Amino acid sequence: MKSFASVAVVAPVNQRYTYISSTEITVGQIVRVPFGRRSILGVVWDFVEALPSNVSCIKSIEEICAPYFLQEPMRRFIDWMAHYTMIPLGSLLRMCLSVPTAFDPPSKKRRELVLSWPEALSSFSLSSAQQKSAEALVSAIYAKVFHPFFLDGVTGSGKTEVYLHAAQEAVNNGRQVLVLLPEIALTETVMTRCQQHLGYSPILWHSAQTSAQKREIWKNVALGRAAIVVGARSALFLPFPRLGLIVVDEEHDTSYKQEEGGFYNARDMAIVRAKCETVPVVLSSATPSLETFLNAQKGRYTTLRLQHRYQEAKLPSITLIDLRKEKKEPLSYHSQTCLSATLIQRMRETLQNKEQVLLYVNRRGYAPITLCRACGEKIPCPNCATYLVDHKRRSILLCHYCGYTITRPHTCPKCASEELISWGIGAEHVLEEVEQRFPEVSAALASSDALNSPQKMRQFIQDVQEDAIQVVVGTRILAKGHHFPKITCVGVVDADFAPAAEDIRAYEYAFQLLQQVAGRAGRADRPGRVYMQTYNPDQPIFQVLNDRDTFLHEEARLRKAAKMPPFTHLVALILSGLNAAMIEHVVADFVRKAPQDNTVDILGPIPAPLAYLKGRYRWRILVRATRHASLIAFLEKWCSCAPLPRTCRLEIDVDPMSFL
DNA sequence: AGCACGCCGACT
DNA sequence: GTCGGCGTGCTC
Repeated sequence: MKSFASVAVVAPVNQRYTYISSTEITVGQIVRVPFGRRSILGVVWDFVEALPSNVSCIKSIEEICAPYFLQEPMRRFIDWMAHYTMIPLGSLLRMCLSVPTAFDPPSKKRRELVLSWPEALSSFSLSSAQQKSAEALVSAIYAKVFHPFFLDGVTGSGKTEVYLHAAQEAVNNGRQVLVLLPEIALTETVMTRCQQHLGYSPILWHSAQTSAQKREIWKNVALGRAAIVVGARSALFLPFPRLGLIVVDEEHDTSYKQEEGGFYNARDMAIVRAKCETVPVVLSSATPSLETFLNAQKGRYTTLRLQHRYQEAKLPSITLIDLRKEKKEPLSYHSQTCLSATLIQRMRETLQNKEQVLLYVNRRGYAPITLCRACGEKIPCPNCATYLVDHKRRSILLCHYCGYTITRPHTCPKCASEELISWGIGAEHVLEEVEQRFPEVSAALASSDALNSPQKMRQFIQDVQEDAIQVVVGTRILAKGHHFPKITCVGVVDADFAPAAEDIRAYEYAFQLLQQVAGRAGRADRPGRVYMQTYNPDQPIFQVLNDRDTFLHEEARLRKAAKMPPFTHLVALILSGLNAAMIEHVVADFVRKAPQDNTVDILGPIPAPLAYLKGRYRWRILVRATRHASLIAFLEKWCSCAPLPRTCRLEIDVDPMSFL
């Protein structure tokens, strides 16, 4: 009996297409197939005995891209993820085969990378707590079982060494290791330590690499020649044939949530992948997400605890500076300042001791708003319902949502007055104040726009370590991972960024951030001090900054009472269109056609907090249920019984984290 | 995604 | 008259 190949194709469709093959092929084979008028990549998913009834013509597989396969665990993972996230199968497949040139015939001009599997990786010594944790991982690696671990330890307690030790065992046992990091900026540290401890340079995978680099790495991964891959979330879609361990470092980090071209959380999907591959997975964090914390509490994840800071370093002390009592120190008549007298004094003492200072600021740029004092105009983004952010050093105003840029004006675009002022405080402003108050020290900015390449990051880290920089003014990018042993004084310029009421995780994020920033101070033998400037020192969050578990238990209680995740499941629907009136009407009609189901709540529709973004008018609907599966079934039914016009875009955000 | 088809507005 | 805008539909 003749059988047909059921092929998943790289096109945004949620179905497979049936082809015939003239030569012998196997399931999992990567192939090129005719699709409409063109030729695209696909993967043989299955063989079927009969053609689907509605298929009139059948085409033949054009080419087999030997020797590349997506193995069965990977295909199961993709199927599962497509269903869970409601991302079309073909869109997911595109993420897995994002290296189209890898399947072209090799050309002589193209340089090929052929990695060889490392000889036995060198071992290194661990503390007894590290040893115990590493052994638990190693035995799960040898047992080849799915086993989630929560690696719990403060910054500097040596979590990286624990998972590198496990990675070493996996590699020596012939198995590949995937280490996921929330952003490229962190790869530097992990690379260095892997080199230092194991004498091995892991393979890097991230969006900043060239397509030629990616192509060569992809092939080496697929052929089982790459041993340890360190990468950003997209590395989750690499076709490892012999995976032995997955690590998700800084698991709480919101950068794991992909929110463009399909919504998914790489941390959650890493757990699913580990399950499909039947390998252990390690979630590492000092400030776990509530989800991970509760999973560990319930025993679904095994907790590996590293109690003490490596080399007996002490945890920093945290002092609140009450800005109601202590006004910020005026610098000159009429200028907005950021630093209180106490913080300035502590900075001075630290610098006199030849130690370093970190000032944490929550905002990039110089000022979030440019205001005209003559007419009251705040310069807006023409494409989004936001204001342009003043980036004084680059002489531009920039929209942080769509990238819209204008040169920094000297007169008001509305009334032409010259009375423009920068309103509010960003990192550049704090840097400027530091430079004025401490002209004798070298201060530097560490923000995602200032350190936008691994080279700049490396240079910056080196400058701080060699004392070429004494004061660092940093944004979020600095709140994680880096070792700066001489930073002993950390100032949080504005610790009042917590209560954004519309975000259910606002407190969790604020807590994590304050903890992570505090974790920068006082490593090695130097005690650290953290100063947080606040107008609300009575905020409960400040009372539990030294007691993470109490904070998380309280947060869990509040979430449960509010019927919010992780006690329920949410899906956000974002409907957008170019025409405001049209989209409002379409949304109303769509909600009216929602199927009846009393296990599901529909919250909204409401105009999105960013009601106008990148030229589109946006509405939000939240759908909530106690079971994820019933939510997906409900949504599939809804979308099929209430078709939307193509001019209206529907984005489905399963397990939303941002509510904008 | 791409690519074609089809139906309306403003041009050589 | 037709060139080209984009809304719609389809790809085994």
